[in-house]
Amino acid sequence: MGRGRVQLKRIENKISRQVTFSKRRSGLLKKAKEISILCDADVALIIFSSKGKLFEYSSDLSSMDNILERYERHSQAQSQGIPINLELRASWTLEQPKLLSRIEALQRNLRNYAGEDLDLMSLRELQHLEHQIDTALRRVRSRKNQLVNESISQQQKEVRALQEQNNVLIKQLEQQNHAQNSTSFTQQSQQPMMPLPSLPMGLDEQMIQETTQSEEVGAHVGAGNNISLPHWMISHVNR
Amino acid sequence: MGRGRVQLKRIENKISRQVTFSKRRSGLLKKAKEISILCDADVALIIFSSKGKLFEYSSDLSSMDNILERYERHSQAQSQGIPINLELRASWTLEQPKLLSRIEALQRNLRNYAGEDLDLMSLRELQHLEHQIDTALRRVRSRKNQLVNESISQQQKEVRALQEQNNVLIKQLEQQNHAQNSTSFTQQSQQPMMPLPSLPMGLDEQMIQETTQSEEVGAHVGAGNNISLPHWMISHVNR
DNA sequence: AACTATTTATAAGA
DNA sequence: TTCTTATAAATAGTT
Repeated sequence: MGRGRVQLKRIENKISRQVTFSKRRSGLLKKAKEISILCDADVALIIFSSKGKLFEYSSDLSSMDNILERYERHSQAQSQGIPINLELRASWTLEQPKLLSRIEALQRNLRNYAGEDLDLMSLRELQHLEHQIDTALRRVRSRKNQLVNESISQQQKEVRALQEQNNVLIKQLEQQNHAQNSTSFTQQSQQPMMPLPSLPMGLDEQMIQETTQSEEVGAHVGAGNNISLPHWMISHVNR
Repeated sequence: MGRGRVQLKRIENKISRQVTFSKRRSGLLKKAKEISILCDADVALIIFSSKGKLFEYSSDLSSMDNILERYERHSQAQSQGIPINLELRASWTLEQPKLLSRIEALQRNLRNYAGEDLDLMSLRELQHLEHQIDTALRRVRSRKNQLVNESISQQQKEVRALQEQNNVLIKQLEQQNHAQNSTSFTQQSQQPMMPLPSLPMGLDEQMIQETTQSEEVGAHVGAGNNISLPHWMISHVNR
Protein backbone atom coordinates (compact mmCIF):
# COMPACT_ATOMS: atom_id res chain seq x y z
CA MET A 1 0.00 0.00 0.00
CA GLY A 2 2.09 2.80 -1.13
CA ARG A 3 3.88 4.12 -4.08
CA GLY A 4 5.73 0.98 -4.85
CA ARG A 5 5.38 -2.69 -4.31
CA VAL A 6 7.13 -3.93 -1.29
CA GLN A 7 9.48 -6.89 -1.23
CA LEU A 8 8.96 -9.11 1.74
CA LYS A 9 12.50 -8.88 3.01
CA ARG A 10 14.37 -6.94 5.61
CA ILE A 11 14.69 -3.28 4.62
CA GLU A 12 18.39 -2.63 4.39
CA ASN A 13 18.38 1.15 4.74
CA LYS A 14 18.35 1.84 8.43
CA ILE A 15 16.39 5.08 8.25
CA SER A 16 13.60 3.83 6.08
CA ARG A 17 13.46 0.64 8.11
CA GLN A 18 12.79 2.70 11.17
CA VAL A 19 10.25 4.90 9.44
CA THR A 20 8.44 1.90 8.07
CA PHE A 21 8.50 0.31 11.50
CA SER A 22 6.91 3.33 13.06
CA LYS A 23 4.18 3.55 10.46
CA ARG A 24 3.38 -0.13 10.31
CA ARG A 25 3.49 -0.47 14.04
CA SER A 26 0.72 2.06 14.47
CA GLY A 27 -1.23 0.41 11.69
CA LEU A 28 -0.86 -2.98 13.31
CA LEU A 29 -1.90 -1.73 16.72
CA LYS A 30 -4.90 -0.05 15.19
CA LYS A 31 -6.00 -3.17 13.41
CA ALA A 32 -5.51 -5.29 16.50
CA LYS A 33 -7.75 -2.92 18.35
CA GLU A 34 -10.31 -2.96 15.58
CA ILE A 35 -10.64 -6.70 15.38
CA SER A 36 -10.97 -6.96 19.11
CA ILE A 37 -13.81 -4.48 19.15
CA LEU A 38 -15.57 -5.43 15.94
CA CYS A 39 -15.41 -9.17 16.47
CA ASP A 40 -15.41 -9.37 20.20
CA ALA A 41 -12.05 -11.10 20.20
CA ASP A 42 -9.39 -11.14 22.84
CA VAL A 43 -6.13 -9.92 21.40
CA ALA A 44 -2.61 -9.56 22.71
CA LEU A 45 0.05 -7.97 20.56
CA ILE A 46 3.64 -7.53 21.61
CA ILE A 47 6.21 -5.82 19.43
CA PHE A 48 9.88 -5.39 20.16
CA SER A 49 11.68 -3.04 17.84
CA SER A 50 15.07 -4.13 16.57
CA LYS A 51 16.52 -1.87 19.24
CA GLY A 52 14.55 -3.62 21.94
CA LYS A 53 11.89 -1.04 22.59
CA LEU A 54 8.56 -2.53 23.60
CA PHE A 55 5.16 -1.75 22.15
CA GLU A 56 2.06 -3.59 23.14
CA TYR A 57 -1.67 -3.82 22.80
CA SER A 58 -4.16 -5.92 24.64
CA SER A 59 -7.89 -5.82 24.28
CA ASP A 60 -9.37 -4.51 27.46
CA LEU A 61 -11.57 -7.52 27.86
CA SER A 62 -8.69 -8.76 29.88
CA SER A 63 -5.35 -7.34 30.71
CA MET A 64 -2.27 -8.44 28.85
CA ASP A 65 -1.40 -10.81 31.63
CA ASN A 66 -4.80 -12.40 31.52
CA ILE A 67 -4.45 -13.08 27.83
CA LEU A 68 -0.97 -14.45 28.17
CA GLU A 69 -2.06 -16.75 30.94
CA ARG A 70 -4.97 -17.86 28.88
CA TYR A 71 -2.55 -18.53 26.09
CA GLU A 72 -0.26 -20.58 28.27
CA ARG A 73 -3.17 -22.60 29.50
CA HIS A 74 -4.39 -23.11 26.00
CA SER A 75 -1.14 -24.38 24.64
CA GLN A 76 -0.57 -26.56 27.65
CA ALA A 77 -4.01 -28.01 27.34
CA GLN A 78 -3.39 -28.70 23.69
CA SER A 79 -0.17 -30.51 24.27
CA GLN A 80 -1.48 -32.54 27.17
CA GLY A 81 -5.02 -33.21 26.11
CA ILE A 82 -6.35 -31.71 29.31
CA PRO A 83 -9.93 -30.50 29.06
CA ILE A 84 -10.01 -26.76 29.11
CA ASN A 85 -12.75 -26.38 31.65
CA LEU A 86 -10.63 -27.60 34.48
CA GLU A 87 -7.80 -25.41 33.40
CA LEU A 88 -10.10 -22.43 33.25
CA ARG A 89 -11.27 -22.94 36.77
CA ALA A 90 -7.74 -23.28 38.01
CA SER A 91 -6.51 -20.19 36.25
CA TRP A 92 -9.35 -18.04 37.48
CA THR A 93 -7.06 -18.11 40.41
CA LEU A 94 -4.71 -15.40 39.36
CA GLU A 95 -2.34 -14.48 42.08
CA GLN A 96 -3.62 -11.75 44.30
CA PRO A 97 -0.71 -9.36 43.76
CA LYS A 98 -1.46 -9.30 40.08
CA LEU A 99 -5.11 -8.61 40.69
CA LEU A 100 -4.31 -5.87 43.10
CA SER A 101 -1.84 -4.18 40.85
CA ARG A 102 -4.38 -4.34 38.09
CA ILE A 103 -6.97 -2.71 40.28
CA GLU A 104 -4.48 -0.07 41.17
CA ALA A 105 -3.68 0.60 37.55
CA LEU A 106 -7.35 0.86 36.70
CA GLN A 107 -7.93 3.27 39.52
CA ARG A 108 -5.04 5.45 38.49
CA ASN A 109 -6.30 5.38 34.97
CA LEU A 110 -9.79 6.28 36.00
CA ARG A 111 -8.54 9.16 38.09
CA ASN A 112 -6.73 10.51 35.06
CA TYR A 113 -9.86 10.16 33.02
CA ALA A 114 -11.68 12.13 35.66
CA GLY A 115 -9.09 14.85 35.41
CA GLU A 116 -7.36 14.12 38.69
CA ASP A 117 -3.78 13.36 39.63
CA LEU A 118 -2.56 15.36 36.69
CA ASP A 119 0.42 16.85 38.44
CA LEU A 120 2.91 14.29 37.28
CA MET A 121 1.84 14.36 33.68
CA SER A 122 3.79 16.12 30.99
CA LEU A 123 2.30 18.57 28.55
CA ARG A 124 2.34 15.98 25.85
CA GLU A 125 0.59 13.41 27.99
CA LEU A 126 -1.97 15.97 28.98
CA GLN A 127 -2.67 16.73 25.36
CA HIS A 128 -3.15 13.07 24.65
CA LEU A 129 -5.48 12.72 27.63
CA GLU A 130 -7.41 15.75 26.54
CA HIS A 131 -7.90 14.28 23.14
CA GLN A 132 -9.13 10.99 24.54
CA ILE A 133 -11.58 12.68 26.85
CA ASP A 134 -12.74 14.94 24.10
CA THR A 135 -13.46 11.93 21.92
CA ALA A 136 -15.33 10.28 24.78
CA LEU A 137 -17.42 13.38 25.24
CA ARG A 138 -18.34 13.43 21.59
CA ARG A 139 -19.40 9.81 21.75
CA VAL A 140 -21.56 10.34 24.79
CA ARG A 141 -23.23 13.36 23.24
CA SER A 142 -23.81 11.59 20.01
CA ARG A 143 -25.44 8.67 21.80
CA LYS A 144 -27.55 11.07 23.81
CA ASN A 145 -28.77 12.78 20.68
CA GLN A 146 -29.59 9.45 19.15
CA LEU A 147 -31.68 8.53 22.18
CA VAL A 148 -33.50 11.82 22.18
CA ASN A 149 -34.33 11.62 18.51
CA GLU A 150 -35.51 8.05 18.84
CA SER A 151 -37.72 8.91 21.72
CA ILE A 152 -39.21 11.84 19.85
CA SER A 153 -40.09 9.87 16.79
CA GLN A 154 -41.47 7.12 18.99
CA GLN A 155 -43.75 9.61 20.63
CA GLN A 156 -44.83 10.95 17.30
CA LYS A 157 -45.89 7.49 16.24
CA GLU A 158 -47.90 7.04 19.39
CA VAL A 159 -49.55 10.35 18.85
CA ARG A 160 -50.58 9.43 15.34
CA ALA A 161 -51.86 6.05 16.43
CA LEU A 162 -53.95 7.63 19.15
CA GLN A 163 -55.32 10.19 16.76
CA GLU A 164 -56.48 7.49 14.41
CA GLN A 165 -58.00 5.46 17.19
CA ASN A 166 -59.73 8.58 18.29
CA ASN A 167 -61.23 9.14 14.88
CA VAL A 168 -62.46 5.59 14.68
CA LEU A 169 -64.12 5.85 18.06
CA ILE A 170 -65.81 9.07 17.10
CA LYS A 171 -67.25 7.54 13.97
CA GLN A 172 -68.57 4.58 15.91
CA LEU A 173 -70.21 6.92 18.37
CA GLU A 174 -71.73 8.86 15.53
CA GLN A 175 -73.22 5.78 13.99
CA GLN A 176 -74.71 4.74 17.32
CA ASN A 177 -76.33 8.13 17.66
CA HIS A 178 -77.73 7.91 14.17
CA ALA A 179 -79.26 4.56 14.98
CA GLN A 180 -80.78 5.71 18.27
CA ASN A 181 -82.51 8.94 17.38
CA SER A 182 -82.94 8.37 13.70
CA THR A 183 -83.08 12.13 13.40
CA SER A 184 -79.85 13.54 11.94
CA PHE A 185 -78.41 16.28 14.06
CA THR A 186 -74.74 16.89 13.86
CA GLN A 187 -72.56 16.33 16.88
CA GLN A 188 -69.94 18.70 18.11
CA SER A 189 -67.22 16.27 18.92
CA GLN A 190 -66.31 15.03 15.50
CA GLN A 191 -62.88 16.53 15.79
CA PRO A 192 -60.11 14.61 17.53
CA MET A 193 -60.32 15.11 21.26
CA MET A 194 -57.34 17.43 21.31
CA PRO A 195 -55.68 19.23 18.42
CA LEU A 196 -52.22 17.76 18.92
CA PRO A 197 -49.26 19.97 18.14
CA SER A 198 -46.78 18.52 15.67
CA LEU A 199 -43.45 17.79 17.32
CA PRO A 200 -40.31 19.17 15.77
CA MET A 201 -38.06 16.53 14.26
CA GLY A 202 -34.31 16.45 13.87
CA LEU A 203 -33.43 18.71 16.74
CA ASP A 204 -30.40 20.79 16.15
CA GLU A 205 -27.60 18.67 17.46
CA GLN A 206 -25.78 21.65 18.84
CA MET A 207 -28.73 22.52 21.01
CA ILE A 208 -28.74 19.19 22.70
CA GLN A 209 -25.02 19.02 23.02
CA GLU A 210 -24.90 22.17 24.99
CA THR A 211 -27.54 21.27 27.50
CA THR A 212 -25.12 20.42 30.25
CA GLN A 213 -22.44 22.74 29.02
CA SER A 214 -23.48 25.55 31.27
CA GLU A 215 -24.00 23.55 34.40
CA GLU A 216 -22.15 24.54 37.52
CA VAL A 217 -18.49 24.64 36.69
CA GLY A 218 -17.08 24.13 40.15
CA ALA A 219 -18.62 20.73 40.57
CA HIS A 220 -15.35 19.01 41.18
CA VAL A 221 -15.84 18.48 44.88
CA GLY A 222 -18.67 16.02 45.00
CA ALA A 223 -17.14 13.77 42.38
CA GLY A 224 -13.90 13.73 44.25
CA ASN A 225 -12.69 10.31 45.11
CA ASN A 226 -16.02 8.78 44.44
CA ILE A 227 -14.72 7.75 41.08
CA SER A 228 -14.14 4.22 42.07
CA LEU A 229 -17.74 3.12 41.83
CA PRO A 230 -20.35 5.76 41.07
CA HIS A 231 -23.63 4.04 41.72
CA TRP A 232 -25.23 5.28 38.54
CA MET A 233 -22.63 3.53 36.49
CA ILE A 234 -23.19 0.22 38.13
CA SER A 235 -26.90 0.38 38.55
CA HIS A 236 -27.91 0.05 34.95
CA VAL A 237 -26.13 -3.27 34.67
CA ASN A 238 -28.25 -4.81 37.33
CA ARG A 239 -31.55 -3.96 35.82
CA MET B 1 -11.59 -0.66 3.34
CA GLY B 2 -14.68 -1.94 1.88
CA ARG B 3 -17.95 -0.85 0.53
CA GLY B 4 -19.00 1.06 3.54
CA ARG B 5 -17.45 2.77 6.44
CA VAL B 6 -17.18 0.65 9.47
CA GLN B 7 -18.27 1.75 12.90
CA LEU B 8 -15.80 0.87 15.57
CA LYS B 9 -18.20 -1.18 17.60
CA ARG B 10 -19.05 -4.80 18.01
CA ILE B 11 -20.73 -6.19 14.92
CA GLU B 12 -24.11 -7.35 16.07
CA ASN B 13 -24.93 -9.78 13.29
CA LYS B 14 -23.33 -13.04 14.27
CA ILE B 15 -22.61 -14.25 10.78
CA SER B 16 -20.97 -11.13 9.51
CA ARG B 17 -19.06 -10.82 12.76
CA GLN B 18 -17.61 -14.22 12.15
CA VAL B 19 -16.84 -13.50 8.51
CA THR B 20 -15.19 -10.22 9.38
CA PHE B 21 -13.21 -11.95 12.08
CA SER B 22 -11.92 -14.49 9.65
CA LYS B 23 -10.94 -11.89 7.08
CA ARG B 24 -9.35 -9.46 9.49
CA ARG B 25 -7.60 -12.18 11.38
CA SER B 26 -5.71 -13.26 8.31
CA GLY B 27 -4.99 -9.63 7.51
CA LEU B 28 -3.65 -9.01 10.97
CA LEU B 29 -1.48 -12.10 10.98
CA LYS B 30 -0.11 -11.14 7.60
CA LYS B 31 0.78 -7.66 8.74
CA ALA B 32 2.39 -8.93 11.89
CA LYS B 33 4.55 -11.18 9.79
CA GLU B 34 5.40 -8.37 7.40
CA ILE B 35 6.54 -5.93 10.05
CA SER B 36 8.68 -8.54 11.70
CA ILE B 37 10.42 -9.34 8.43
CA LEU B 38 10.64 -5.85 6.95
CA CYS B 39 11.71 -4.13 10.13
CA ASP B 40 13.56 -6.85 11.92
CA ALA B 41 11.16 -6.71 14.85
CA ASP B 42 10.18 -9.36 17.30
CA VAL B 43 6.44 -9.83 17.28
CA ALA B 44 4.01 -11.94 19.23
CA LEU B 45 0.33 -11.90 18.34
CA ILE B 46 -2.32 -13.88 20.14
CA ILE B 47 -5.95 -13.86 19.10
CA PHE B 48 -8.81 -15.60 20.83
CA SER B 49 -12.02 -15.63 18.87
CA SER B 50 -15.19 -14.90 20.81
CA LYS B 51 -15.73 -18.65 20.90
CA GLY B 52 -12.34 -19.19 22.46
CA LYS B 53 -10.46 -20.52 19.47
CA LEU B 54 -6.81 -19.57 19.47
CA PHE B 55 -4.81 -18.06 16.64
CA GLU B 56 -1.26 -16.93 17.01
CA TYR B 57 1.79 -15.60 15.28
CA SER B 58 5.29 -15.17 16.53
CA SER B 59 8.23 -13.95 14.55
CA ASP B 60 10.55 -16.84 14.10
CA LEU B 61 13.43 -14.89 15.53
CA SER B 62 12.30 -16.46 18.73
CA SER B 63 9.52 -18.76 19.61
CA MET B 64 6.35 -17.42 21.16
CA ASP B 65 7.48 -18.40 24.61
CA ASN B 66 10.72 -16.52 24.23
CA ILE B 67 8.89 -13.37 23.32
CA LEU B 68 6.44 -13.74 26.16
CA GLU B 69 9.27 -14.28 28.60
CA ARG B 70 11.00 -11.22 27.27
CA TYR B 71 7.78 -9.32 27.70
CA GLU B 72 7.34 -10.41 31.29
CA ARG B 73 10.88 -9.33 32.08
CA HIS B 74 10.27 -6.00 30.45
CA SER B 75 7.03 -5.22 32.22
CA GLN B 76 8.29 -6.42 35.56
CA ALA B 77 11.15 -4.01 35.28
CA GLN B 78 8.69 -1.25 34.50
CA SER B 79 6.33 -1.86 37.38
CA GLN B 80 8.97 -1.98 40.08
CA GLY B 81 8.81 1.40 41.70
CA ILE B 82 5.09 1.98 41.89
CA PRO B 83 3.94 2.44 45.47
CA ILE B 84 0.82 0.68 46.53
CA ASN B 85 -1.70 2.96 48.09
CA LEU B 86 -3.16 2.51 51.52
CA GLU B 87 -6.60 1.64 50.36
CA LEU B 88 -5.21 -1.28 48.49
CA ARG B 89 -3.17 -2.51 51.41
CA ALA B 90 -6.32 -2.49 53.47
CA SER B 91 -8.14 -4.50 50.90
CA TRP B 92 -5.35 -7.04 50.76
CA THR B 93 -7.73 -9.28 52.65
CA LEU B 94 -10.62 -9.15 50.24
CA GLU B 95 -11.48 -12.46 48.77
CA GLN B 96 -10.64 -13.01 45.18
CA PRO B 97 -14.16 -13.02 43.80
CA LYS B 98 -14.61 -9.58 45.20
CA LEU B 99 -11.39 -8.44 43.64
CA LEU B 100 -12.44 -9.82 40.31
CA SER B 101 -15.81 -8.21 40.37
CA ARG B 102 -14.19 -4.97 41.40
CA ILE B 103 -11.90 -5.20 38.40
CA GLU B 104 -14.87 -5.80 36.17
CA ALA B 105 -16.68 -2.85 37.61
CA LEU B 106 -13.68 -0.63 37.11
CA GLN B 107 -13.34 -1.78 33.55
CA ARG B 108 -16.98 -1.13 32.82
CA ASN B 109 -16.62 2.22 34.38
CA LEU B 110 -13.57 3.07 32.36
CA ARG B 111 -15.25 2.03 29.17
CA ASN B 112 -18.10 4.37 29.94
CA TYR B 113 -15.66 7.13 30.59
CA ALA B 114 -14.15 6.43 27.21
CA GLY B 115 -17.58 6.74 25.65
CA GLU B 116 -18.01 3.06 24.94
CA ASP B 117 -20.73 0.59 25.84
CA LEU B 118 -23.29 3.34 26.04
CA ASP B 119 -26.11 1.31 24.58
CA LEU B 120 -27.57 0.21 27.88
CA MET B 121 -27.51 3.61 29.50
CA SER B 122 -30.58 5.74 29.97
CA LEU B 123 -30.84 9.34 28.91
CA ARG B 124 -30.45 10.45 32.49
CA GLU B 125 -27.36 8.35 33.00
CA LEU B 126 -25.92 9.68 29.79
CA GLN B 127 -26.46 13.24 30.92
CA HIS B 128 -24.72 12.50 34.18
CA LEU B 129 -21.83 10.87 32.35
CA GLU B 130 -21.60 13.78 29.97
CA HIS B 131 -21.35 16.16 32.85
CA GLN B 132 -18.62 14.17 34.54
CA ILE B 133 -16.58 13.92 31.37
CA ASP B 134 -17.11 17.57 30.65
CA THR B 135 -15.77 18.40 34.08
CA ALA B 136 -12.79 16.14 33.55
CA LEU B 137 -12.05 17.84 30.27
CA ARG B 138 -12.10 21.24 31.92
CA ARG B 139 -9.68 20.06 34.55
CA VAL B 140 -7.27 18.61 32.06
CA ARG B 141 -7.35 21.78 30.02
CA SER B 142 -6.91 23.93 33.03
CA ARG B 143 -3.86 21.95 34.14
CA LYS B 144 -2.49 22.16 30.61
CA ASN B 145 -2.88 25.90 30.58
CA GLN B 146 -1.19 26.13 33.92
CA LEU B 147 1.77 24.18 32.61
CA VAL B 148 2.01 26.29 29.52
CA ASN B 149 1.85 29.53 31.44
CA GLU B 150 4.45 28.35 33.91
CA SER B 151 6.77 27.39 31.15
CA ILE B 152 6.30 30.73 29.46
CA SER B 153 7.01 32.80 32.53
CA GLN B 154 9.99 30.60 33.27
CA GLN B 155 11.33 31.38 29.86
CA GLN B 156 10.69 35.05 30.37
CA LYS B 157 12.77 34.99 33.52
CA GLU B 158 15.59 33.33 31.69
CA VAL B 159 15.37 35.90 28.97
CA ARG B 160 15.60 38.76 31.44
CA ALA B 161 18.51 37.19 33.26
CA LEU B 162 20.37 36.76 30.02
CA GLN B 163 19.65 40.32 29.02
CA GLU B 164 21.11 41.62 32.24
CA GLN B 165 24.15 39.44 31.96
CA ASN B 166 24.50 40.73 28.46
CA ASN B 167 24.46 44.30 29.62
CA VAL B 168 27.04 43.64 32.28
CA LEU B 169 29.36 42.00 29.80
CA ILE B 170 29.01 44.88 27.39
CA LYS B 171 29.92 47.37 30.07
CA GLN B 172 32.95 45.37 31.05
CA LEU B 173 34.07 45.28 27.44
CA GLU B 174 33.54 48.99 27.18
CA GLN B 175 35.68 49.69 30.19
CA GLN B 176 38.46 47.53 28.85
CA ASN B 177 38.40 49.47 25.62
CA HIS B 178 38.53 52.76 27.48
CA ALA B 179 41.51 51.62 29.45
CA GLN B 180 43.38 50.42 26.37
CA ASN B 181 43.11 53.40 24.05
CA SER B 182 42.70 56.10 26.67
CA THR B 183 41.12 58.21 23.95
CA SER B 184 37.37 58.56 24.49
CA PHE B 185 35.45 57.65 21.41
CA THR B 186 31.97 56.29 21.80
CA GLN B 187 31.35 52.68 20.98
CA GLN B 188 28.47 51.39 18.96
CA SER B 189 27.57 48.30 20.94
CA GLN B 190 26.17 49.79 24.06
CA GLN B 191 22.79 48.28 23.36
CA PRO B 192 22.04 44.69 24.38
CA MET B 193 23.19 42.23 21.76
CA MET B 194 19.68 41.56 20.52
CA PRO B 195 16.53 43.53 21.08
CA LEU B 196 14.50 40.71 22.61
CA PRO B 197 10.81 40.64 21.88
CA SER B 198 8.58 40.61 24.92
CA LEU B 199 6.66 37.38 25.26
CA PRO B 200 2.92 37.58 25.64
CA MET B 201 1.66 36.64 29.08
CA GLY B 202 -1.64 35.10 30.10
CA LEU B 203 -2.43 33.36 26.85
CA ASP B 204 -6.07 33.33 25.99
CA GLU B 205 -7.35 30.18 27.59
CA GLN B 206 -9.55 29.40 24.66
CA MET B 207 -6.59 29.37 22.34
CA ILE B 208 -4.80 26.76 24.31
CA GLN B 209 -7.86 24.73 24.91
CA GLU B 210 -8.41 24.19 21.26
CA THR B 211 -4.93 23.12 20.36
CA THR B 212 -5.66 19.43 20.31
CA GLN B 213 -9.18 19.81 19.11
CA SER B 214 -8.32 19.09 15.53
CA GLU B 215 -5.91 16.25 15.99
CA GLU B 216 -6.44 13.08 14.04
CA VAL B 217 -9.45 11.41 15.49
CA GLY B 218 -8.21 7.88 15.18
CA ALA B 219 -5.22 8.24 17.43
CA HIS B 220 -4.65 4.86 18.90
CA VAL B 221 -0.97 4.74 19.71
CA GLY B 222 -1.26 1.66 21.77
CA ALA B 223 -3.75 3.44 23.88
CA GLY B 224 -7.02 3.04 22.07
CA ASN B 225 -8.99 0.39 23.73
CA ASN B 226 -6.03 -0.49 25.76
CA ILE B 227 -7.79 1.28 28.52
CA SER B 228 -6.42 -1.19 30.95
CA LEU B 229 -2.92 0.22 30.80
CA PRO B 230 -2.31 2.80 28.11
CA HIS B 231 1.37 3.08 27.64
CA TRP B 232 1.50 6.83 27.88
CA MET B 233 -0.28 6.79 31.17
CA ILE B 234 2.19 4.44 32.74
CA SER B 235 5.35 5.71 31.17
CA HIS B 236 5.62 8.96 33.02
CA VAL B 237 5.67 7.11 36.31
CA ASN B 238 8.86 5.37 35.40
CA ARG B 239 10.85 8.33 34.37
C1' DA C 1 -15.16 -18.57 -1.90
C1' DA C 2 -14.97 -14.98 -5.47
C1' DC C 3 -15.90 -10.54 -6.85
C1' DT C 4 -15.49 -5.42 -6.82
C1' DA C 5 -16.42 -0.85 -5.12
C1' DT C 6 -14.47 1.59 -1.61
C1' DT C 7 -11.98 2.63 2.18
C1' DT C 8 -7.45 2.31 4.41
C1' DA C 9 -2.73 1.89 4.88
C1' DT C 10 1.45 3.39 3.61
C1' DA C 11 5.90 4.30 0.44
C1' DA C 12 7.91 8.20 -1.24
C1' DG C 13 8.65 12.69 -1.38
C1' DA C 14 8.71 17.32 0.78
C1' DT D 1 9.41 14.20 12.79
C1' DT D 2 5.20 15.30 10.34
C1' DC D 3 2.34 16.25 6.22
C1' DT D 4 0.97 15.23 1.68
C1' DT D 5 -0.03 12.39 -2.19
C1' DA D 6 -0.14 8.57 -5.34
C1' DT D 7 -0.80 3.95 -5.10
C1' DA D 8 -1.04 -0.63 -3.23
C1' DA D 9 -3.74 -3.40 -0.06
C1' DA D 10 -7.41 -4.69 2.74
C1' DT D 11 -11.97 -5.55 3.15
C1' DA D 12 -17.50 -4.76 3.45
C1' DG D 13 -21.17 -5.99 1.10
C1' DT D 14 -22.67 -9.05 -2.69
C1' DT D 15 -23.18 -12.95 -5.54
